[in-house]
Parts: sequence; structure tokens; C-alpha cells
Amino acid sequence: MINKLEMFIAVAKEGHFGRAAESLGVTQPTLSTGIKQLEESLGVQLIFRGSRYGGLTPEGARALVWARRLVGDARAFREEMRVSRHGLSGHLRLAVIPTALTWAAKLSARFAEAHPKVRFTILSRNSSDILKMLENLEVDAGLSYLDNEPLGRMTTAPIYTERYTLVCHADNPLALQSQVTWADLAGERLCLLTPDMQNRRIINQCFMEADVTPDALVEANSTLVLAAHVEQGGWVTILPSDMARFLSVGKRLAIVPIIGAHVEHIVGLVAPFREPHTPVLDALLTQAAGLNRA
Amino acid sequence: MINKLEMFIAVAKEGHFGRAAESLGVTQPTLSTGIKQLEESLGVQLIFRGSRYGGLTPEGARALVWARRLVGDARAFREEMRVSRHGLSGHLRLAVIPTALTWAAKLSARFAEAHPKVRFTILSRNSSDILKMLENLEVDAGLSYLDNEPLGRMTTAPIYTERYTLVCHADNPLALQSQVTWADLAGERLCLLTPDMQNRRIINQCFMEADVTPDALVEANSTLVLAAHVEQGGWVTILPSDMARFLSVGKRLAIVPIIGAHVEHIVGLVAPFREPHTPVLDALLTQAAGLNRA
DNA sequence: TCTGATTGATTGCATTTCGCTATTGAAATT
DNA sequence: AATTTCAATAGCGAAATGCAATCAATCAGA
Repeated sequence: MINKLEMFIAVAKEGHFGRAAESLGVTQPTLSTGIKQLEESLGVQLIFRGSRYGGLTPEGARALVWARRLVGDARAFREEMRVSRHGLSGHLRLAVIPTALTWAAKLSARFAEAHPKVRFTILSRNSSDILKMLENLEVDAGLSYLDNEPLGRMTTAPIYTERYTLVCHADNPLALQSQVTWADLAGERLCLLTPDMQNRRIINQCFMEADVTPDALVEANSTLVLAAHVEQGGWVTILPSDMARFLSVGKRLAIVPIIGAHVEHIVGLVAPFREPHTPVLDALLTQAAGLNRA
Repeated sequence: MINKLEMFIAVAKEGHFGRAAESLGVTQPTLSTGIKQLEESLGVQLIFRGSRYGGLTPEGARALVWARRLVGDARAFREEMRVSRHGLSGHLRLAVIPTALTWAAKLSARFAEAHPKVRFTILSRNSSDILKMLENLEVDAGLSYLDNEPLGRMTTAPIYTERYTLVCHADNPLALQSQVTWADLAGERLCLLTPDMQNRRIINQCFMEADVTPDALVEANSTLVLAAHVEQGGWVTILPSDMARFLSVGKRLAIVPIIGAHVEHIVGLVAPFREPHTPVLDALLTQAAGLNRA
């Protein structure tokens, strides 16, 4: 049952039998019969298909919700039993928004100190991808905005609040100011994250509220690229203060706080709600709470 | 996986491999190997046993929580898929406290009107047994006190409030009174439910608050027995008003409201909390809400 | 309209798992 | 010490699982 449901989840995710089979490490015929058997045992067609994947039936969509739950719970169960033998160990997969990557490092460092046997995989993703990955059980937890995207049934733990700063080359006249407003940035050659990033949308909104049309000459999905461009001289960028500090040490870059029109956005840990938590997630939430206090 | 977990639940419930096997309709060796495989696949011993069942290990106790959840969810899932084919149909198992049996009839009658294809099984049980049966997935819902026993993660829907009345033979002097107090009942030959019933404990408490030591000469676990005794003449009993009315029609019995020292106890539907609900439970909750309004 | 590529279903076969009966071995009971 | 109870084990046939090979339908491009 459980493994059939995993097959179903894979097909729903990939929209393609062959790829789904590959992702599970089985052959396509095995997966085909698996889905067929699942449908027969439930007495319902789950997937439209005539020689080609044609989407989920209404029952299929409903079944997907249950499948995710059952598979998720089964994994959490096995995980908990494993932990009861070996202590906290294994693999923790984290998806993180680019601007929070330094915090991910802080989090995993703290965590590793407390639980040295746990391996981490940290992926940089935009916030909507993070939610999708959490749904599809591709990651165990995410580091993302808690106050913006509509979160479904999720466990959350706040970690820090994003405060935006201007990052410019030390030679830039703006570097001499103790602070700038969003309006001051009109006309600057901006280098910002791509618009699929929540962070960029927040910044756009700040500019809009200040009645400024930002001039994003370079877009990237990595803060590292932004910093590198700014170091070249011609550009300025906007980053949360921690990330700005991290990227500017040892470089001829200046950090200037931006004031006004600031909606503060809370960033924190996000994980699918599950009762009870897995032991790793519990430990992770504990570490997150510690970071928040610190 | 799921069926192994069902085996595990059965063993935990019966405390005996042979009986558990029988309850599942498999042979004892099948169940033995099932448990063994479950333990191997989880890498944890779940049950202490050396030639005899010796209780759950700590991990086993934890696993039981997960097992109940997974099995319950799997059933709810299958149930929902079945309903999407055949409409509301199938079997609804209800465990009910004796004093609420008339309400169970009202509930099932209403329900059957709306969903004629659903079969009912209604069992009379005391409130703590009801909780156990809900935990072990032996019934789908219960009709019991909502405000007294510590309910775990449960979905509840209030239906009515118990109000106690004296039931005595029409020839009894008390029958002439328009109302009685708990104290008035001192010295009467009482016929009450057994003390394992919550209702009896509530009545005991009422007597205690009125500083009366009740004299329960006959105890039974069925309200029908109480009424039959009262009809014989020598005894009086205490029943919630609806049950009293139901049992006294056509008989030479009198019903007298009891006043004072009344803690009002809410009776309603109880079902294991599960998100989303099964369609039958949803329908049942709807009917319960209707009864509550009426 | 034809042709090659894609994609999922089907078939046949080897392997594994499952569940039964019969039996054994160890405690508990007498 | 003999008997009973209870779970584990062995052996066997049936069912299931999963693979490689193949087929059938559809789509894209000429």
C-alpha cells in the first residue's frame, strides 16, 4: 500500500510515468502496474491516461492529499524508530531562500554541534518552490518567509527578521551616508534577485511605496552574484543586513541601512505539520528557537 | 506495512498472539512472522516475549501510537474513495453509553433518512470502554459524555444535556410530588447502573453533595433492567429525562424531576480526530448538529 | 499523409513474499 | 513429573512482485 502510494505521488509530481519510475528506481512497467493495482484496490480511477499522462482525476487529487499524509507519516514513524536505536543521525534536507543562506549555515552549525551524526543537504530555492518541495516530501524542512505566502498545515518557528541594507562599492558617494531612503536609490544601477524570489517582490513593493521605479540592470538568483557585481563597481544591491555583512567582509564594499517604507518580514523554519514531530524536526525546532533568542 | 501494523495493533490489544491472530482471521504463525518482520524492518523490538507475550517495549508503545494513526488514516482514505464511487454506504459502528441509547436511535434514524444505504451497529458500553474502542478502531464513533473523561485528540459534537429525573411506581408516595431533591431520596430502595458507568458516578456525586448515602439495592448495566425493577414496585431509579420518558410509556410509572445539586453533563458524539474527516463521520457530525439544534 | 519518436500498457518469466499446516521448544500449571 | 499453554520454526504451495521485451496509440515534423 505505502509503496504504491509513493508511486502515485511520484507520478503526480512528475506528470510522466517513465520519469516517475526512474525517480523511484523501478522500471516503467512496474510503476504502471503499481498505479493500476492501486486504482483497482481503491476502486477508483486516479489518473487520466490514454497512452499518455493526462492529469489527475478529481478522486486522484483527493487521493494525493491522503497519499502524502500516509507516506509522510510512515516515514516519520520509521525515522523515529531508527532514532530510538541509533540516536539522532541520518540525513536532514533543508530548502532555503537565498537571502537566508547564512542563517541556514548558523542553524546547521549549531545543530551539528548538538547532534554530530546528522548529515545536511541545503538547497537554495525560492519560497514557492520550498513549499512545493515540502509538500512532495523532497525536503524535511524549509527556511523561508513565515508571514507572506499562504502556508498550509505547517509547523513554523521564527528565526529572524529581515532588515534591508544598501550594499555599494566603497567609492560610491552613497557609501558616505549614514543611512538612505528607498527614494534615494532612484536612478542607481541596481543588481537584484530575480522576480521569482519573494525577497525581490518585497523590495519592489518598497520601491513602489516610495514612488520609485527601480532600475534592475542585473538580475540573478544568487546573492553571491549580486555581491560580485557590486564589487566590480558599477552596481549597487539591496540585501538583508546579515547577508550584506557576510558578503562584504574583506571587500571594498559599504553597507548603508535603508530607512522608511519597511515592512519587516519574518524568516523562520517551516515544516509540514505532523503530530507527533519526528525527532530530527523536533531537534531542529529547538535549535531554531535558540537562534531566535540569540 | 499497513497490514503488519494491524497485526501489531491486534497483539497490543489482545495481549496474546493466538487471540490476536484469530481476531484478524489469520493463523498464529502468520501473525508471529508478521510481527517479527515488522520489528526487523524497523530495526526495533516492539514486544517483550519469550515463549509468551510480555508487554510492549518502550519503542513498541511509541510505535502503537503511530500504528493506530497510520491504520486509521489508511482506512479513512479507502473509505473516502469507496464513498466517491458508491455514495454514502457501508457500515457505521457506534458505541453508546446506556443512558444515551434513545438518542442513538434518534441519531441513526435521522441519519438513515438522509443516507439509506448505511448500515449501523450500535453497542452499549460504558464511557471508558468507548474511548478504548475508539482508540483501537473497533468503532467509528461514540456517544458519550463530552465534559468529563479526559478526551485525547477527538472530534466532538454536543447533542444534549442530561437532566436527572426520579422514576418510581405510580403507587409510590413520591409520585405525587411535583419535584424532589436528592436528599428526599435517602432511604429509598434504589436501583441504579453499575459503578463502572459514568452516569452512576455522577449520581453518586449528586448524593454526596446532598449528604445522602444512597442505598443501591440493585445494580445493572442496562437501563431496561432498572425500569423493569421499578415497574415491579419495590424500587425507584434515577434516569435522564428522555430515557425515563421512553421507558415509562404505557407502564404504571411516574417521572419526577430532581432539583438541586445538578451538575449538567453534556452528551455528544465523539470520534478520533482525523484530518480530513471521513465522509460518513462528516455526515454523522452534521446529523448530530441537527439533533442538537432540535 | 507518412515516418520516427514518445509514452504507457501488456506479456512472459524468474524471484520473492505470504500464509498455511505441522511441529518444536520453553514456560506455566497441575 | 506430567500436562497444558503459548509462541517460534520448518517446509511447502500459492500469490505477488519486478524485470526485460514487446506492443499499441499518439504526436511531431517532413
